[in-house]
Formats: sequence, C-alpha cells, structure tokens
Amino acid sequence: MSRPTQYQRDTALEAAMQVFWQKGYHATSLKDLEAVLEMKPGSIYAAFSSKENLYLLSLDRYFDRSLTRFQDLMDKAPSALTGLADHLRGFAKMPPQDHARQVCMLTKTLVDTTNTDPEIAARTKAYLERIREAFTAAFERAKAEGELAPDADCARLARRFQASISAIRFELHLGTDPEDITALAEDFAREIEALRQDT
Amino acid sequence: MSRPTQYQRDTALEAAMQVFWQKGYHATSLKDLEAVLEMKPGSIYAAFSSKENLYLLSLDRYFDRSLTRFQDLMDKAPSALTGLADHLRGFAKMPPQDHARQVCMLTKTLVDTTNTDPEIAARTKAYLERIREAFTAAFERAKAEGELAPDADCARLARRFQASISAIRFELHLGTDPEDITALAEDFAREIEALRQDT
DNA sequence: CGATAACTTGAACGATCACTCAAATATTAT
DNA sequence: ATAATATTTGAGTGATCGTTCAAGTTATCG
Repeated sequence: MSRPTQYQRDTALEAAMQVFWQKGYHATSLKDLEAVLEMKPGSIYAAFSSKENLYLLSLDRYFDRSLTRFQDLMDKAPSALTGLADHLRGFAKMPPQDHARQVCMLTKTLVDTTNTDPEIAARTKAYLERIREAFTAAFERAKAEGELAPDADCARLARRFQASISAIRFELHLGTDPEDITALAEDFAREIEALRQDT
Repeated sequence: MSRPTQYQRDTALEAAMQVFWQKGYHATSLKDLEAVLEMKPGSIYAAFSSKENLYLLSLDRYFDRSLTRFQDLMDKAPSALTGLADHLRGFAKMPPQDHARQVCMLTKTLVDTTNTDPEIAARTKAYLERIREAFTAAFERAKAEGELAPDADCARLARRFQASISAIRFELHLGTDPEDITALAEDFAREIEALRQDT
C-alpha cells in the first residue's frame, strides 16, 4: 500500500479540526478523534505523531482558511471600508446550521490553553497577530485610497475591528437570537463606515 | 472537631475559584484542587460533593462578586453613563500583577463547556444574562435621568457594552501591551460618553 | 476521663487518558 | 506468483482521571 493520498489526509485533518474546534483541546479525547477520523490509534500516531501535533496542524488549517477568506473578500470589495464592514455583517448572516456559528478557533484555543499549554498558546497568538496585521493593512489601504482620514491610527482600528469580530462570534457561540446578533454586527459595521470621509 | 468555620470554607472556595478561573474546568484536576485547597480528596468530597459542584460554587462566587462590584460602582457614579464608561476604563487600569487580568470566568466557562457540559453552560449563560440585565438597567437609568436619548435601545446598548468588556478582558488575557489595552478601553468608553445628549 | 460525634486521612477503585508495538494485512515490484 | 515494503490493526502500556470509604484523628460534652 502506498502513502495515503492527499485527499485522505486532507479529509482527516478537516475532521480533526472540526472536533477540536467544537470541543476544545482538553475536552477532545483520542476516542473522539478515532471516531471522526475513522482511524485506529496506531494510524493516527503514524500519520500525525501526537494529539498536540494534530491540534497544531488543525490550527494551521484554520488559520490559512480564515486569512484566505478575508483576503478574498477584500480583493473583491469595491472599497476597503466596505469590505471591512461587510466582513462583520457576514458573520451575522451565516445560515443557522453552519458549523462555523461559534467562537473563533484561535480565540477558543487561547482561552483553553494559555495557562496550560504554552506551545500551543504561543503559536495561536502569532496567528491572531498575523490576522490583525491583515486588518491593519486593510485600513491602510482605506487611507491610501482617501477613504480614511490621513491621521487615523490603523493599528488601533484593527485591534478594535478584531474585538468586534470576537464579540459577534461569541454571541453566535451562545446561540443568541439572530436578530440581536444582526443588530450587534450592524452597530459595529456602521462604526467602520462612519470612519469614511468625503473625498 | 466542629463543622468547618465559615472562614475555612470561604478560603477554600476562593482558592478553588482561582484555579478554575486560571486553568479552566477541563484542565483543572483533583490533584490541582488538593494542592490549592490544602485538602485531601475525602475532605473535598465531604465538603463539596464533586468537582462539578465545586465548579458551580466557584461560578456562584464569581458571579456574585462581579455583579456586586458593578452595582457598587454605579451607586457611587455621578451619572449612569459616567459609571459605565469608568467601568470599562477600570479594566485597563488593573495593576500588572492582578490575577484578574484575564478573560471573564463566565466567558471562559462558556467557551470551555458549551459543547461538553450542558449543565455548567446553562447556569453560566443565565449569569451572563443577569449581568447584562444590570447593564440594561444602568442605561435605563441614564435615560430616566435625561442623559440618554429617549429612543435609545437600552438592551442593544447593553449587549454592545458587554461585548466591549469581553474584548478588553481578552486582551488582558493575551498580555497585550498595556498602552494598547488602555487605547482600546478608551475607544469603548468614549463610545459610551458619545451617547450623552445635552439636557 | 470516657463516650460520642465531626471531620480528615490516604490507599484503593474502575474508568479513561494519551500512546505503543508486534502481528496482520494490503500494495507494489519483480 | 513471490518477495519486499508500506500501512493498519487493536490489545495492551503505565499514568492519571474523578471518586469512595474504612480507619484514624480531633473536638465536644456529660
């Protein structure tokens, strides 16, 4: 038998990411992973070395996907501020059965592992920073295009933007009434649009 | 020997709350609890029934303390909006070594237990709601005192206020640069003060 | 000073944890 | 077909999980 195909590995990683995201690092057992990966313990260890490593690979996957999704949205956006505001509204618009209707996996990881698993926490912090840098870059694009005032503090706006996302996603996680979530997202989105200056 | 004094029980509960808050429910073991409570397993079970029950008692303690702290601050505040804004700034002003410089225990609990321990999650949700109701009441006081526009949506403002707190505390948890945290809290506090209308 | 009650102790419980490895099975190369 | 190689299998590892309880200790009271 040859090496497992990319498809198999990719499918397994996707499944691992989903359980980990749902249950968190500590609450996910090898039994859980055996079930969703449809692999026996030996195969899991042959393919992914350890539970911790599998978690780190899941984080990578999550991070790549999140960043790509944001960049794609920004590439298509008619203006930077519009793209940013839409990104916020997008979370509230998720269909009710969407498995992503919950807290960000990076956020969850940091809450779960900061005081217990420093290695995981460190990598996760780095990922969150890189995402925030992408937000900063988006605000800088808005500035370059004259949409945003020249003296705006893009790093500060990016931090607040990231905070807005956390807040919306936490409400998704809680299962708050969709109307209330839409209202919250709308509040945040308008804050972004209120930054727009006439050109 | 008589029943344990209130003092002893209180000290033990405080210690339990702190470990649970630091490590989270799943990552805290009986060993950890034995160490910080300075009690042997038998005593812990005689006094608190189970790990889950001890966690619930810790949550109660945390909730009571949080709500009381907020109410005290509001009672002393010269105006409702001032009190609310100060509450936000207060988090950024915490001394660097303060053990409370981290994510809210209720938030952490929900992230940690929503998909694994429904009983804990349900009680925690109720507590978060009651705190949000206190925020709503504060905004309503602002309205009654003419500080806030009569058509303001107090429940909506309360949800946004709670989101602001979560965001600040998550940054505390990350160990973000104090200056950046102050800036973030200042942004949120000014949003609250911007709601003030002339009377 | 005993007797009784209250509380603590820590060894031990079965269950589950993350993880290993020799044996079995499947694939490819010859 | 056969040999060589790659991968899967699942029972089993020691450690640790939350929990129990009979025995021991300490306080209170007559």
